[in-house]
Amino acid sequence: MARPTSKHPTELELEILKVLWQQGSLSGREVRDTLATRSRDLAYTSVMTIMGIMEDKGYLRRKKQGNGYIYSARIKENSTKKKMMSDMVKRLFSGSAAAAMVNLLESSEVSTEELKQLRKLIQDREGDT
Amino acid sequence: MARPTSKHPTELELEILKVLWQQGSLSGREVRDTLATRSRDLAYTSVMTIMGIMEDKGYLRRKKQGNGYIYSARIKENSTKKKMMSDMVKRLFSGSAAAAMVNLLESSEVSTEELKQLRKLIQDREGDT
DNA sequence: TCTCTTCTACTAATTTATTAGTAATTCTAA
DNA sequence: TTAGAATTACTAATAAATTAGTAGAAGAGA
Repeated sequence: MARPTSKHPTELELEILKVLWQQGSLSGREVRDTLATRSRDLAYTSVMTIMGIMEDKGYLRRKKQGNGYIYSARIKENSTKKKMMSDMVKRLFSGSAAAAMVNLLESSEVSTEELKQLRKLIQDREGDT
Repeated sequence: MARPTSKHPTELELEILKVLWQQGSLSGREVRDTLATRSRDLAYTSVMTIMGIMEDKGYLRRKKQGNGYIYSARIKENSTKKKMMSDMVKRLFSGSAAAAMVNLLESSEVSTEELKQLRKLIQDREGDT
């Protein structure tokens, strides 16, 4: 047992998922071409190799269409991101989401407008309980 | 160029860093024993292999002490965590820290007390600019 | 001093992640 | 219908990450 497979989508897997989350169902060729434009210019077969692995992992689903297949995400964008964030928070901040948020605030790439919205969100949540 | 080395400390590397951030300088044996208690029961040589790699990567420093060496972190806890968070935010939320914070809030593992502190923090920050 | 322990340095093995080529199959257009 | 294009399945290769064993050096105690 040398290396367990990653608990979450890997770097490239995430790139592919992002394409499919945005575009819905695409052929392998279309995924490759989209990736080529926005992030990585890989050979068609490289992308297909990863997509095959992703299907095995349950990240993707494929349906026969015409000659080939079309692919779509099998895992949800929001829940995937939540799981990834939650894992990060656990690993970096012993599970304290508040500590993570403080870290994000310190990095200060948050606009005044966003700060206002966040404050509102937090106030609503405070009122909740 | 099959796999580039990770931009950030890997899973196990982070575990080791966390030990050293907390305890300061430790021998390899002490690191191994601490890890064994809190997360992973690895062979001494396994831990040392990783620590050797970490030294190469510039994550650790070692000083001769008596027979062996003592190790300490060469990278700072806070800046490491910030880099890791920032990368995650870039990959998951196109760089929007606010979006990441909304995600964390939705996962709702934040206590009322923490919410209050966060609101304060945000208000201070709003006043800043 | 000689053995025993401990540590380091080196080697090894395995699996994932990443990248891509080749063969075979299946459409499509001339 | 037959050559060419595209698609899939399979094979391959490499580096990183993870786990650990062995040999050798060095110090500690009997």
